[in-house]
Amino acid sequence: MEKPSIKDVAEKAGVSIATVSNVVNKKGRVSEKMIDRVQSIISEMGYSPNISARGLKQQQSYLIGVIVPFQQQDGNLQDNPFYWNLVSGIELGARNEKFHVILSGINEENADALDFVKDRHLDGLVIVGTYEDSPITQKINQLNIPCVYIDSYLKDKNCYEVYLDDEKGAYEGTKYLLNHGHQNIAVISGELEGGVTTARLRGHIDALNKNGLLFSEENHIVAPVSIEGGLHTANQILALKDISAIFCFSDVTAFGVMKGLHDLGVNIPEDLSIMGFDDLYFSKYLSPPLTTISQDIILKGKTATELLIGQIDHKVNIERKNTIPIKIMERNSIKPFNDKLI
Amino acid sequence: MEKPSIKDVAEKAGVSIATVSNVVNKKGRVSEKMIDRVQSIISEMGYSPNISARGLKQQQSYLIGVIVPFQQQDGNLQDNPFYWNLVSGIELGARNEKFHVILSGINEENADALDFVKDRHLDGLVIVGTYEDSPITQKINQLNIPCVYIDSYLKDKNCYEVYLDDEKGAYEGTKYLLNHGHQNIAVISGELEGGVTTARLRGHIDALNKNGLLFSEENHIVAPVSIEGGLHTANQILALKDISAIFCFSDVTAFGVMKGLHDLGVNIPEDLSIMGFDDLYFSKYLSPPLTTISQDIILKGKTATELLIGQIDHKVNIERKNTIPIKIMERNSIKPFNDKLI
DNA sequence: AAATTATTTGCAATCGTTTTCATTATTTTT
DNA sequence: AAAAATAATGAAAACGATTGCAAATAATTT
Repeated sequence: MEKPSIKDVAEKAGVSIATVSNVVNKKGRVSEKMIDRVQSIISEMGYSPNISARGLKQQQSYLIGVIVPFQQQDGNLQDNPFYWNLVSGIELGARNEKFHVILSGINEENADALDFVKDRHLDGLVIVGTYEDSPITQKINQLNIPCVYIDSYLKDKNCYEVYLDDEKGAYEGTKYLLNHGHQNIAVISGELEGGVTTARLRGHIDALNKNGLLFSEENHIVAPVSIEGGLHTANQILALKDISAIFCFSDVTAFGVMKGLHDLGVNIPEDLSIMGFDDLYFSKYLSPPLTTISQDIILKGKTATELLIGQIDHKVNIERKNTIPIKIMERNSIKPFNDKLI
Repeated sequence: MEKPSIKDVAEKAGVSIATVSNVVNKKGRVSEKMIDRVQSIISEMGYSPNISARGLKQQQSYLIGVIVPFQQQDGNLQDNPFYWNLVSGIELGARNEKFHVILSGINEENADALDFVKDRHLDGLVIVGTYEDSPITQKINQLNIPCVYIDSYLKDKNCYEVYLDDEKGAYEGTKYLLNHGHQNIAVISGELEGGVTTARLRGHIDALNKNGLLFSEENHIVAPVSIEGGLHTANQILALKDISAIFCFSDVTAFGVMKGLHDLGVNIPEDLSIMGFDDLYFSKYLSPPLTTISQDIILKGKTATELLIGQIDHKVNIERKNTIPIKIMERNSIKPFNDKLI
């Protein structure tokens, strides 16, 4: 039994397809009687509109695209559990508004894969973790459709963005370390090309300066944002003299650092204190449980979708830049230094 | 500048739209000269077909749905990094075949959310981790469209499935423990409702029996598949007498078990050996690195998409049941017991 | 009751493709 | 060189909705 079309419904109800369409979309003027009659036939036949046809006519799809970085390493995808929650949040937000989500992994090289956005008439895009002038950003600008960027720190004041309060997070994290007597802090960050790292570094330096201290590049290690990345810094960290604490700008890196240090016989937090950033699922189960800056990833995703759908529906007064608050998750990877207690 | 339609291309090339269509789809008979001419105008104008229009005509959407379990706990989504890779694999497989993926989280209670499958005329569905007679399965059966189930172990011999070789994995894992002298093994598994757990248990028991040993329910602990789930079994494990090894049917649980045991002062693998299952991203970075049964999650996702698209395209001779091979990742969480070496 | 107005309903064009089949152009055969 | 066979192209009809506007019907006013 084929799925009935609007024509089938119209015939059975003895009315025109225009009327059925009006009933379905609650548009135009249709009498109560007619609405009831058509409505009951619709549910009897199990009719629902063909979205391809509607999309063709209306040039809209009620579909939003989610573009996530999609890095391949030796033929395998890079595993970043962070994104799963984000996408879940986006999906949740979309579903509440009768939109659906098309997922598209993409990388810097094949920005052409974005052509599907036009072909499918996507209504909007959520883009995760790109940066100013990246090939992806450029391609997306040409598309000229509603967009919301997550964690991208673009300079364009008009584009919609949602990001964590990275600067404040790093500021508070650093302050927390300072309050626990740590004056000499190593920083492990990702590459500076992304705005996220820059913002976190700014917050860190600011906190240092406000407390009469100077940031020293010598204590700054740049490493890939991954467990391996952290792991490989262990020796460099030990070579740093006088540091009493490490501020890892991501939990995934902190995981690696802790593992590397542990294998070298360093005790945490007795020998060295560690602060993380992100509060991933496993962070509270590390040994010791990692003190870190937490963010509500689901909220981040949901907020992005709301902003996007707001744009699509031409709502006014939507904030262009949205910040998700941070919170320090105090656990056991930091111990007071030099008897200088809180 | 609007996106050009096939008509625009046809006009500029001075040919009919039928010809352009034939060129685009490599159908019908078109002369070489014509192909070149049209092709170059297509790329000059940046034409690509409108998928809604094509879908309307062909009664296809070139869209596949991915249904993943979506469990909320205290208002938050359950975090299972496992799915991210799976979805990535599915997306990758789909993209290679000009399909796109619509993501839909769903839980047992709101199976009605599946109505979008009809409305969007999805061409097929990949369903992850459901089970026989679940509300989701029932709803999906009514939909009557091509489906592929992942990790679901349905009884229906006609439905398409892809799963890990769970039974063999558990068999080999157990044999490995046995070969290392462990005769008394505790098992931590998830609930038995899902076929995955049952299959793994079967493999385990089989290996035991083949070696003249009996499975004892006393050594079997059922716990939620999560870090917490594993963590909370630590005390129960210590209460078990005479065991020398633990076989965790998932790495995420093993993570929790290791953490719980570590906090109780148990040394791994000196006091107790541990075998995991899944080989998650972090498993090789645990302390000690976890010996576990690995699966190629991306391959699993890709295979599912291939099966699905095969069905959609009415290919024949597609295997109904597909098994992804396992491999033991030998690391350092298991040590020989009783001097009975390999 | 006729004229006016308000309310319902339906006609038909349109969106951008694919696809069948007729037509025209080209080549081959006689 | 005409006839037959083959190859290349195009005209037009779908596919299933939405929508502006005309037509029909009902309600109101004169």
